[in-house]
Amino acid sequence: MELDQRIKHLLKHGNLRMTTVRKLVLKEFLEAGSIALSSYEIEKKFEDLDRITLYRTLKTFEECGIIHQAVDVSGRSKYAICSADCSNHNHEDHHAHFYCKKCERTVCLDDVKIPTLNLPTDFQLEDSQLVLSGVCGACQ
Amino acid sequence: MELDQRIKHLLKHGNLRMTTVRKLVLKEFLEAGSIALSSYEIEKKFEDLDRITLYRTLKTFEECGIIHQAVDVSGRSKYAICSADCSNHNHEDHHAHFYCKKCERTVCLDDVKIPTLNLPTDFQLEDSQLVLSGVCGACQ
DNA sequence: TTCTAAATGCAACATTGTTTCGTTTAGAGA
DNA sequence: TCTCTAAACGAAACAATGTTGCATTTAGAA
Repeated sequence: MELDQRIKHLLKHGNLRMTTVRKLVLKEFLEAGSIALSSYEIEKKFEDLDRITLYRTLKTFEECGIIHQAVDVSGRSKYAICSADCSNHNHEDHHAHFYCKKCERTVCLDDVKIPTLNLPTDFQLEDSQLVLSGVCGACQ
Repeated sequence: MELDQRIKHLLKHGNLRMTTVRKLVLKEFLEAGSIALSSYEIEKKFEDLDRITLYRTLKTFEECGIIHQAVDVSGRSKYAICSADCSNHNHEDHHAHFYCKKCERTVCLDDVKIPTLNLPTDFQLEDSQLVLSGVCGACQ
């Protein structure tokens, strides 16, 4: 599907209005693919993009199952486009993320699923995040 | 071993001076055991403990292998006392952490080791962090 | 006891994110 | 196509978390 079509489809599916900012931001995520983006990275790409609006856009996208958050070792949060299985308030992308200490990029390892582990019985598990870090292929 | 003895031993082992702040903070971690503490939690426990000094103390302890950082889903970082195997700049506690969404506590799951996973060959793995979240036993 | 490098405490700053509120705009309905 | 309203936006102010620079204090070696 063409980019503009995918953008339209995703926003419609999430019951979101087609605003300039949303189209702009969503395009970035679609183009980034499995690379997770921080708010700052998106912000500096578009000079006249309001910081606050951007934060709200990210939050909205996350709630609609369009993007998912990847906990970053550095503390700042990054986001990447979801797989098709995600929907409103129901993220299905239980894959690991890799953080490269050199280029500071976070990528989704879509094929590395988080294994199920035996927890002590009194813990009720809801989510799990696995962050691997080291040096990525491009930086070696 | 008694608490004061352990504090002395740990600081000596890390080549750190026995200062008031360090003894105070280390005592907190030893008493907390597998429960990870945030900077804020420690800060509010001691009214006249300087925020900046505390941050520096935490950093120093981490570098010396006395405490380790547990990436928190909420973004703020928490720390917990290391197992005996850790040493300067060489943390050996590759266990998962559990974050309770109700009480907002993070605990070390010392028995839940992070499994080794097959990464694409061009990734050079150095660290891994596994954060499980849900509701802990005490909150159910 | 003296002395110095290490540790502390304060001020100022940086980053990341939220809240409030007035203004603009998407898009549903006439 | 035009009107209208709820949704989205933009600006200011604030909050949480953490860092840097620098002058002062202190642990502990000599």
